[in-house]
Amino acid sequence: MPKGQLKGICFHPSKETKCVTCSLSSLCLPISLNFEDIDQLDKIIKRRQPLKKGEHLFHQGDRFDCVYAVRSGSIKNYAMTNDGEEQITNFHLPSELVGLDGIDCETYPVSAKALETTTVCEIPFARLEELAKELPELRSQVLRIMSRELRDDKQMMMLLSKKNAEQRVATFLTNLSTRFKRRGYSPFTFRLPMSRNEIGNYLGLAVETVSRVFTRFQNSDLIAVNGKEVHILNMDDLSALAGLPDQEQKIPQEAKLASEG
Amino acid sequence: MPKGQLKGICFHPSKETKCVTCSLSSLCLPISLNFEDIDQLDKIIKRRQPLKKGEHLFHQGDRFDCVYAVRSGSIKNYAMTNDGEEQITNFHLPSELVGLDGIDCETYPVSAKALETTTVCEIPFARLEELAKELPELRSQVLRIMSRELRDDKQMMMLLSKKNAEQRVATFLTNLSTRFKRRGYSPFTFRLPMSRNEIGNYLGLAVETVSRVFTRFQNSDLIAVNGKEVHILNMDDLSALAGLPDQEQKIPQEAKLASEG
DNA sequence: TGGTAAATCTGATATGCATCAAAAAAACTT
DNA sequence: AAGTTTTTTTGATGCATATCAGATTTACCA
Repeated sequence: MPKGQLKGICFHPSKETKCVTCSLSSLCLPISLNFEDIDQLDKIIKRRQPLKKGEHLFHQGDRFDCVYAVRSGSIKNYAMTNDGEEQITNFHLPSELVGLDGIDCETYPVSAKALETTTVCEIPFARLEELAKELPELRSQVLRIMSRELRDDKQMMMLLSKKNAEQRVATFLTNLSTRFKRRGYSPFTFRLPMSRNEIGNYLGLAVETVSRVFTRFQNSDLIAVNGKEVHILNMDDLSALAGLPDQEQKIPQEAKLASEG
Repeated sequence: MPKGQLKGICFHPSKETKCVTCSLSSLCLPISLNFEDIDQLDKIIKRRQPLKKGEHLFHQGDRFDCVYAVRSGSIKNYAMTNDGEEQITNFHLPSELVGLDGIDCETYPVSAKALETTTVCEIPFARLEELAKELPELRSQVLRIMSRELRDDKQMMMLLSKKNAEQRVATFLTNLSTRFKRRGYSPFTFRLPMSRNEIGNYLGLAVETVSRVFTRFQNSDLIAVNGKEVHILNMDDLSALAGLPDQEQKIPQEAKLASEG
């Protein structure tokens, strides 16, 4: 539960939702801005009514004009493949920015849909660019966030290209765990905001495969699952599975040294 | 053959390699900068000795300090997976920027290696950020370039997640074709700078599969191949294969309309 | 120029996961 | 609370592509 927020009182958004008082500011755009600068940022940010589950933040093809920071809840990005199938390209948790891949387009290249009741901060991009003129820290922060997303995408490409089903699911779970932890939630016990179907779609696996891997992980006491509730019982083994392919258990430094020749 | 460049005369780099006279400037960082601004950009850019095939621009783990624009030749990005296997995450052609995914890191997250004799422009990132302070157009150009890379990455994720071997190779070839075309080369006849092995690695396929698909494409007169030389004989069909999965041939506008409900 | 190594291609076999089918459980609806 | 739909799970089967093995071509180097 996001601390410091009074739920249900949405009529004084300016009071409830300033960046300065936001518990997420240390993970979000305002990092390393001073109070005055945060205040300026605050002025261009609009707080929107919460999205209900299934509602869209924007559709693929909509005119690009804003990026969004997730405040609570979660968002999925997805595109339609040419044969009309949905392809999920990202899940966004609180403090994460949505819509950055539309910057050099007329229109958003993917859709963004709420996985549950979700609140976001709307940041008109033109005004963000203006403000960035004045605030070097804000400028670098935007670059850093995009750079990090690039890195995450490469990781995802490696997952899709080289990892098997178990490694994919293990990676997915440990990754979520890490992100929850940074946001102040338990890294061991959390609720998946997405369906098995969506997990499979994202990981390049059939639903049935995801389900089977969940079952296998439970049988080996790696995790305990109850619907969307996940408990990680053995983080070490799960992380090992996520990182290391097939055989080869940690051959410590040798590999690194050998490759230098 | 890059026009306007005198090969072999590398002793007057300042003369040969100003952004203003560079044939790639309309695709690279200088887009939409005026002459004066380009001149300022020029001052912070260092031209390096050409890299020979196999030489590194930087290694995964090296301290991040510069981004690079490919001037001629080509670069591959790759990371080592935890079991010591190489995973290629990108190929870069002239005018493309290398190293952007290191911005928020101490160190480069991937290695960059020349696929052939390659010249690059070295752009110290700190100085680029300083200059960006003064030049709003440069600022947006960096954002646009990163945003485009984000979009390309999502496309790649979709390829790895949903497309079969033929679609992957077709996508790869048409994508290369497009990029060569934009750079003034023939979109129908070009030389692959990378090996079959590297293509397979990048596309998440075994070498043998890449080879077989090449053969099949030749048998269906989609392409003609001679070693690394590729001729695209039937661009329409190749593009169709790249874009459209399995069955369903182009159901024109209906899909778009139907999905609006 | 010949000789060796590396890359590419082709065929045979194996396998991990998708697909199909259907039951079980959970989530909505009235 | 009962009925309906949706999601999740489990099992049986098939297929695309990996893997293994070997031939062939190309590249490299003394």
